[in-house]
Amino acid sequence: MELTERKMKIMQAIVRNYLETGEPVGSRTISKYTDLNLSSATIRNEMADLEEMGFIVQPHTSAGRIPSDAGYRLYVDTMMEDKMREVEELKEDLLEKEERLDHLLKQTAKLLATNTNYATMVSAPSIHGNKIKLIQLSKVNLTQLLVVVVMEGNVIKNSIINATDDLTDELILKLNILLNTHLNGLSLEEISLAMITAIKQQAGAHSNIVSDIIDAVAESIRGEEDLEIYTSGANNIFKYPELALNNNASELIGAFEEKKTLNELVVKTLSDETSTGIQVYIGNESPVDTMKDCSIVTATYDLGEGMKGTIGIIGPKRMDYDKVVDNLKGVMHQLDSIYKKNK
Amino acid sequence: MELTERKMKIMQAIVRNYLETGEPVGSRTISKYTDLNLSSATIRNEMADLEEMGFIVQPHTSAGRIPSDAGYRLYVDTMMEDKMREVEELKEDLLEKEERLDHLLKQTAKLLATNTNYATMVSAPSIHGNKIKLIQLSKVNLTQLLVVVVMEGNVIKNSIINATDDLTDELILKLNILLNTHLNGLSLEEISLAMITAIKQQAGAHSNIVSDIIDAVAESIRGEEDLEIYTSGANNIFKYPELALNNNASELIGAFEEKKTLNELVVKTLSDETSTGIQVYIGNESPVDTMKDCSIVTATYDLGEGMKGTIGIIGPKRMDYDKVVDNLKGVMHQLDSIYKKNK
DNA sequence: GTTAGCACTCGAATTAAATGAGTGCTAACA
DNA sequence: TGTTAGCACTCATTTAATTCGAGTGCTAAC
Repeated sequence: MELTERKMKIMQAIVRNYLETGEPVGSRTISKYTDLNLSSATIRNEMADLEEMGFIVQPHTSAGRIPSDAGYRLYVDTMMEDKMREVEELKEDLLEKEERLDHLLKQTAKLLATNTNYATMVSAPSIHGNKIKLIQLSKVNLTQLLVVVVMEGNVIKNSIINATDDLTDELILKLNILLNTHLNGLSLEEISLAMITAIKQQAGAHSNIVSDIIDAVAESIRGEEDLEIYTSGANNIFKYPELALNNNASELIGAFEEKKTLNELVVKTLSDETSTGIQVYIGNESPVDTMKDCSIVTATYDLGEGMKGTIGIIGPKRMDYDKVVDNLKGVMHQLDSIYKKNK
Repeated sequence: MELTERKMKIMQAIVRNYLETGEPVGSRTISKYTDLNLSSATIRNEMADLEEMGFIVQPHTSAGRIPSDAGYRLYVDTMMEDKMREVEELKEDLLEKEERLDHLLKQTAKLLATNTNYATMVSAPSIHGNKIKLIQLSKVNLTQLLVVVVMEGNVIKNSIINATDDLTDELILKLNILLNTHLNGLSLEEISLAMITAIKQQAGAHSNIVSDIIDAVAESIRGEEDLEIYTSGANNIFKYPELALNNNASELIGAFEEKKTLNELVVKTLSDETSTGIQVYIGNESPVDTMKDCSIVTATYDLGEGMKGTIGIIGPKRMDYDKVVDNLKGVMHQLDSIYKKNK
């Protein structure tokens, strides 16, 4: 069966209406809602067709229609409009703020949540493949050594290690120079075992502490790799009965708190990038099981220097895709410009 | 009216039973549940008395009784038993882990949540009044300076500042010495304006960057002062209908995500300490409005050196107080021993 | 002081009936 | 051939009426 122009219009009207109300939409409503000037009877015929094609379903025999997953997909792929609404506003809100990346991302999550009324998450950029800019050792006291690692993009990690030997100032100076000459400009993956042995050799009697330090460096780089994720508006899901009831609320909230699920989401998202950087997962398309009843819209941001992260918006399937996409675009744009400014 | 021994026993039985089932408890149940060997009729008379005294209430005329806030209070104050149950287990679970404080606290929250089935929060120790142990400046590049501050208790803070002047190695060395000689061993509150002026004077031409650095130090110390709070098990509240229904779930979850409310809770808790370090807030006693329908049990831990923080467990009024208090004691004990080990 | 017995209360669960939004189909119309 | 009015039918939801039973308070007897 062919998807005529008219069918498209009706379909669009159904989706739009359902997004607004959350109620199954009937033929009479559409008959008035559109400018097609068709009677409800005609609409009914068309709707029967659309149902046969799999774009809409009836929750039960004598109810109106609601979009199926395929229906939402159709809408998202071919019927959404770029309105670029909120974007200007957004700009004002966020732009001036924070040079600290973590604060900025936290703010981003919050802003998106209040703006869209959905749950949001922002993953800190993975620094996978990111290079070491500076290693700085300092003596805290006779046996404790502070190790600070600065990475490209000014991501700072630190840890404290306990030394077995006594720490002299000369030793620390020597180690500082040793480590920096060897490791600066390298990413974690580029540090080979051979390199480490070489460094140890040069450290001579202090090879012990060198391995400890390198371990600490590796650990602090890899450390937060997994679950540095900021969330906001998790309780927005209570605004949508279809998510809040059936006690999947508990699961969802759990996912948001645990962050393990979210991390999974980030990983899967980063792996299937699109040209626009924006992906839409509807219902069963969801990369994670917990969110099979939701829709997820994600955007991948790229601050350069390998610093890529994911912004995600999680809501009911009847989410306002237009608005969400607009907002994401706006935020992406801003992150871009902030980044460029800092550069 | 006098609170006889028998009334106490009956009261205890009522509370215990209600904690378990969450259903109003009737006279017949008590008649069997206790070893008092009294008929339901007698119990009924006693219950009428207890109701008159305000310790129990009837949700409606022909229902069993449930404890009032005052009833819970009576129970907590005079009828709870120290069983020291889970504590051994706990020890195994937590002890070996993490020397990093933030990880440790996060784990603590998680452990308590899974152990008790309530929502938990752990505030990072306020480092109010905590002393600077070490300030370390390092050159990141020609115009960027890394400032690392290590506080007593090995709390590490860092930030990056942009310098207006070019940074030479000598300058940094000089500033390092200058700042450390002046500021080491001081808390934020002890740094006076006079001191800052003095330092600036000695820095001569570079007084600009000195203020920037001191600002950064102050900022990084104060920075997280507010809301470094770890939570876990927020979704446990779904296990208790009295919290999950009436849509206060949304509010509660919001509080847990926002952390602002939790922070308020921490502040208020720290201010009214008890001898045991453990406080119990029942229903309306709650320091924060959002949790008027909950009970909150908090413990204040003290790692010495001014590092005090709060552990809180939030659940329904019919929470298992005994178990919660036991768990808290266990955890406190462990934090203590871990701390002593590190010292 | 304790207990058996009984009438009474009232929320919760069950059943029955009424409502109404929406459909599919048919037949008439342009 | 496409559109539409009309009508019978379906079925979730709402409302009302009933039943059920756990639990109480009170009285009278032990």
